[in-house]
Amino acid sequence: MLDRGLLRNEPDKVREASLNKGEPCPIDRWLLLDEERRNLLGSTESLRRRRNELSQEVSSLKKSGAPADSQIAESKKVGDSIGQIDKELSAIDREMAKVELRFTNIPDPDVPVGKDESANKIIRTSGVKPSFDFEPKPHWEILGNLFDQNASGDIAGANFILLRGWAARLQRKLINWMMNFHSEAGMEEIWTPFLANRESMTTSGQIPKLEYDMYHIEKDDLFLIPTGEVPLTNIYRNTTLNEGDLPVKLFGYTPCFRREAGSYGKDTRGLNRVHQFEKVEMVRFEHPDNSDKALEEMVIHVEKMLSLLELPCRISILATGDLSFAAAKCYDFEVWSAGQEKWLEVSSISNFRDFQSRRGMIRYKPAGGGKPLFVHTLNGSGLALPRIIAALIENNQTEDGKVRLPSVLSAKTGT
RNA sequence: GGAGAGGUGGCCGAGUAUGGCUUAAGGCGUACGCCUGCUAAGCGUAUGAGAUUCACGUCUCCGAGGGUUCAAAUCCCUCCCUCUCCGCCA
Repeated sequence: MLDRGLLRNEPDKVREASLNKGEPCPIDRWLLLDEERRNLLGSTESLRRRRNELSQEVSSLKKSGAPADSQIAESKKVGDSIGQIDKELSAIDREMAKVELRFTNIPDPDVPVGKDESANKIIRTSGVKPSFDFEPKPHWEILGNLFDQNASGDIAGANFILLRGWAARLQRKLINWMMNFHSEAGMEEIWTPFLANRESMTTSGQIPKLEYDMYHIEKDDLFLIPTGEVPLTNIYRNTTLNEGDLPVKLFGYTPCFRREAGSYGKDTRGLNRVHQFEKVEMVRFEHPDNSDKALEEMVIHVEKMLSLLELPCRISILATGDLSFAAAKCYDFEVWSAGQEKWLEVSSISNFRDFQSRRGMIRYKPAGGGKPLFVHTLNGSGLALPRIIAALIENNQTEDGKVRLPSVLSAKTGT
């Protein structure tokens, strides 16, 4: 959600942001509603004031036994007018709230402008792509039966993962390693619900835009979380923190559920694109002055993880057209996958500034006193499992179909 | 799923039977001041949020939403959440 002052005073900035991100921009409608609303508010407030005065008069007249008929009659008339105006006002309020959820966040000034991912800028590439004296295989061939698509298909359907034996254990080991890594960096470990309600989804920004990309349990109006960002961010919904509490750094493991409707076809082989995947997610609540620095810190942190996993990686800053609805700035991490010979996205790290906190009323009380202010929220994957597994397996394969894992995983050779 | 008890400002908590004298008492906490060898105590003052306005101010908010009334924290309806017990179940 954007600040009403911004919408009111700098509509061109909002238009430009929407244009660059390729999002609709109902600013003209909003401006109209806003003006109408303020007019009606003025009328209803002075009427209410009058009614309050009359109530006082009625009260004291009755106590002294005097008649209050004329006051009561006027108050009734005033009340009717209030009722009428309030009806209009609440219709406007409802529409404004709906319209406001449709404004995308404003990209940071240093975000490259461009209509899609082709305008993303690679910041740096690290690690060395492995070379082979044989033809490297894609992970689904190396894994063979350990990646049992017949079983997952029977259990749930296409594009679900079922791992067996060594592969299943590798996933568990990786989750463990990632969580220990964050823990040692001083973040608080969180275990969350994997379903979330409509308010939570609205706060983190999945609703309204992505509502139909999520699994929805109609009976209870609950959604399967598409990312751990949702429960972690909503921990402090409708909460006022103290300035001294900031920054709050959290992480948690969650499965992530995505319908991926309409995405069948390219890039869906193997572990690349699935309906349920595992992820360890980091979320930070930051003082507004510190969120830029925090974003860079998170980038370094994730880069460290990938280098320990010995995975060649490429970091890009996303162009406006590729930036998600709620984000102001985002870095993507891709790892090299030798068998498929392509880069796979394994982490995005974003600064949302006050976009989410405004939706969810996540604030902090300034130490020097004064009104509560909105925190900045950031989040980043650390990391998404299936593609990490794919890259690990492909990059470390041997000619006889085995896998030699990097030392941090201290694993025996597989398959 | 059934029965019961609750939800009031940062926290605790009064007010709900009998609607108006509560534009929510009191306490704790917090901040500042006084006092004081120091600290504590004591005394004093201040201290919720949102909307709107250039401002003074005004309006709104007692879980959420509706209703009754001249007037609702208080009466009525619907829903949500928490706690206790029962049932079912990993």
